[in-house]
Amino acid sequence: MNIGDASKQSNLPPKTIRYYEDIGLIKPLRDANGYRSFRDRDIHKLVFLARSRALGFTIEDCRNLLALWDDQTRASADVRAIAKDHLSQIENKITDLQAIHSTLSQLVHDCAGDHRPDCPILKTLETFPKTS
Amino acid sequence: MNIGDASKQSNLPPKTIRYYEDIGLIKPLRDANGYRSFRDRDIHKLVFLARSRALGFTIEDCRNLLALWDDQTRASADVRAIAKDHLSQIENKITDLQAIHSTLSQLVHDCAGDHRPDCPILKTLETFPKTS
DNA sequence: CATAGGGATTCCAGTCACTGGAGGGTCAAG
DNA sequence: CTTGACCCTCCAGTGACTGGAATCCCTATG
Repeated sequence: MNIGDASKQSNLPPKTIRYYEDIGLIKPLRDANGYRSFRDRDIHKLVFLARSRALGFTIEDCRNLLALWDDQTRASADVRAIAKDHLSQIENKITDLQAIHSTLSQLVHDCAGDHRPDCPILKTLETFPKTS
Repeated sequence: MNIGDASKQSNLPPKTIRYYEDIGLIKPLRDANGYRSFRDRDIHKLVFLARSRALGFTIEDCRNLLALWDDQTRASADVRAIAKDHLSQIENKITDLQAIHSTLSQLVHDCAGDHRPDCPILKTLETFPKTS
């Protein structure tokens, strides 16, 4: 299977697939003409990567998850640890964003948003207290 | 005021301050010895930048906000538009993260996390339906 | 006066995860 | 035989810094 079809199967752009080969996540074979030749296993890995990335795992997370996936004797606890760690990062990010959201929506609410120059948003940006 | 003090006042690392000068956000004077010399106005801008970045505005947003801040005749509506746009981006990001969070926490919940190789997380990463 | 330290300067390279583009080779259809 | 779709590699750019090297400046101490 050529890269175009692999792209369709995995829903990843060809550029990204080449990049994943570059950094050693996949190792497709090569045809005589130099074209990459993707086996089922490669496609499977690409799908796996697309899913994992869509869930926000970093490339290094993906590398570890793929290694565990390849290892039939892995303990599910190892996978779970990576996922839990990622989960708590997501929770932190959501908390941060919610704090930002509440500050900013208050500002937007307070701002008349008319033609006059008076603007509480800018005023606050000058004096907003330190975020720890 | 030298860059070290400006760094303390604004809570931004010196590297970042130099970077902000590079990309034209601030224009500190120079002393005879070549050291940057920060006036109150520069410090004020740095504080403004630190606040805005902490609220997740991009550098380009900050550039626009600073220009409005400099412009005493600006309309508050212009500032409000930038802030509202940013706000809706934040809302989207929170929604995305919450969806990811719910998927992933279900997976973590389903996973025994023991020494056995059976792992629903990896299984799902192979087959998780497309994210639109 | 030599020197040691702390701080300042510039410039180059690296981060993360791609993405765009140039310049060229390959293949199947008409 | 040409067209157009596909494939290849390599280089550079993104955003917002960050790290490090090599060098310079200032102050204080022996």
